[in-house]
Amino acid sequence: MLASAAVRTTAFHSAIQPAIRPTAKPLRGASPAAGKSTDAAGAHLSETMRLMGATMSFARNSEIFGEDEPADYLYKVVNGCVRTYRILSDGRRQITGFYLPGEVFGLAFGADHTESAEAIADSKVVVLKRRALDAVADRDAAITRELFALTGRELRRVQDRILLLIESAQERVVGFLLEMAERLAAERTYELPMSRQDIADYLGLTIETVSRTLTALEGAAAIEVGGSRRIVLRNRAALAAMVN
Amino acid sequence: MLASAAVRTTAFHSAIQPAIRPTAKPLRGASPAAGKSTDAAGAHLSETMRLMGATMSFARNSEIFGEDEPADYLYKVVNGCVRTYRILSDGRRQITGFYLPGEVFGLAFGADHTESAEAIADSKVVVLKRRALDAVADRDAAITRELFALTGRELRRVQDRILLLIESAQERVVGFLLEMAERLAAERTYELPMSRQDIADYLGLTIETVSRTLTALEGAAAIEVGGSRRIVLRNRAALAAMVN
DNA sequence: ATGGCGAATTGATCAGGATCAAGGCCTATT
DNA sequence: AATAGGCCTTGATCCTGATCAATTCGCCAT
Repeated sequence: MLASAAVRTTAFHSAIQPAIRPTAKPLRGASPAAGKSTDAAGAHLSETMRLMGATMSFARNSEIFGEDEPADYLYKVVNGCVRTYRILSDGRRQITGFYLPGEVFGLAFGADHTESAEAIADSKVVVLKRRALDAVADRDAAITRELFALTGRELRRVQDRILLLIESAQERVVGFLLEMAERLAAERTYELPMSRQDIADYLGLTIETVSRTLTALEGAAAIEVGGSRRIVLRNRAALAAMVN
Repeated sequence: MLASAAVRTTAFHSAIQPAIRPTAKPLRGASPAAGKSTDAAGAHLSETMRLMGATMSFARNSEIFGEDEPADYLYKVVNGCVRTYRILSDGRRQITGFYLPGEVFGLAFGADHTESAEAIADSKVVVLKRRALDAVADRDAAITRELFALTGRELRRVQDRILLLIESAQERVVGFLLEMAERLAAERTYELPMSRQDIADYLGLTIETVSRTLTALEGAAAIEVGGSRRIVLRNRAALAAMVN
C-alpha cells in the first residue's frame, strides 16, 4: 500500500493566476536538508525565478501539481523537499525524483505534466509561469542555455536511475545513500528528508528490504543509522566499492 | 556474458570530417523493419538532415559512436536498427534504447556522449554535424522547436522505461512487444530487429527468462512466435490487459 | 511520565527470476 | 545437401527480494 494517497486538486493553479497566493500556513519545522545542491539551477535562471516568481508554501504531503494537469509553471525548491511520482495501474507508486533546495522541477515538454509532485516536508517553492520565463528567454540567451542544460541534467539523472534499477538491492541502496550525500553536499553525516516508503518507491524495493539493507550496512561498519533519518557514512571507500 | 563486445574506434569521426566517407560495403539484407515510426523526426528537421547530412552505412555490430566520445553529430536511422547502451562495471550491458528507421539518436547535452551506439543489423544512418544544425536552428525556429520536442519524447521514453523496469518479467516482455508493434506500425505481425540478448539487456532480464516468457505467452494464445524473430500478436486485448 | 499511533525493524516463509546445464533449431558456408 | 556454429529453448536448482506477520521504536498529545 501507499504511504500517502494522492489527493487531486487543481485549486493551486487557479489560485496563483490572478495574484500571489498568501502563504497558506507557517512552516513548522522546515526540512533540515538545506545544503547546496550540485544540480541547482544556474545563477541567471535562479535569479530570474526569484525576482519574477511567486514563493509558495506547501504543507507536508500536499500536492503541488498532478499528472495530466497543464504544465504551465516551473518550480524551484527553496527549502524542504519535493517528490515527483507516477501511480501504476496496479496501485504501486514509482517515485521518479526527489528535489532538494535549489533544484528545479516541473520541467515538462508536452502540454501536460506526466507526473505528480508533492511536498515531502513542509516546503517553500518558487513558482514561475512558463510563459513569463519564455518571454525572458527570448531576450536572454543565457536563460535558454540554462534551461537546456537543466534538461540535459534531468535526462542524465533519469538514465542513471535506469542503471540503478537493474542492480541488486544493496547496490541500489548504497547508490542512493551516496547520491543523497553528494546532493546534500554532506561530508559524512546527513539527515534523510524522506521516509523509508519514499526510498523504497524510488528504488523499486519494499520498505522491508530497504530497512534490512541499511541494517546490514551498519553491521558491516559501512554506515551508521541514527533514529531512521540520520545517516553517517562511516566507510565511504567501502560504499563506493559496492556500487556500479 | 555479453552478446557482442564493444570495439572502440574513433576512425569514424575523423573520417567524416573532410568528406562523406564512401559506403564501406554494400548492405546485404537490410533490416525488414522499415515501417513508419511514431517517434520519427519532424518533417522540417528530417528534411534538413537529409539535405545537409551524410549518409553512412554500418555493418551489423559495428560501433557508431562510443561513450565519452565528443558528441559532435546527430544521427537518424534510414534503415536497419541501432542500439544505444552503457556497460556497467560488473560487465553487464544495459541497452538504453533501440532506434528504428526515421528515429533520431545521439542527442546529447554535455560535450560527450553518455552511451555507446551500435548497428544491430546492417544499417544506413544519416549523420549531421551538430554545429551545422545549430547554425540552421538559429535562422529557423521550427528546427529548434523540433529539437525540443525530440528531447521531450526522449525524456518521456526514458521515464516510461523506468516504469517498465520495476514490473514483472511478463509485464516487461509484453510491454516491449506492444511498444515494438507500435513503433513498427505493425497491425498484427512484425519482425524483431534484435536478438534475445538485446531484448534481455534492454529489459533487465536474462535471455532464458525472455525466452520462457515468450513461450508462455504463446501457450496462452496471446502471441505466435515464428523462427525467433517473427512475432504475431494474436490477442492484442489480452496483451494490453497484462501491462501497466 | 504515559499512552497511543504511525513508522521502522525483525523474523519466517514464499515465489519469481537467475544461474547452471543440456539439447534443439536456424542460418550460413562450403 | 551436409555440416558447423551461433542462437534459442527447455529443464533443474538456487537465491534474492517480496510477502505475511509480529514486535519495537520514536514522536506527539495528553
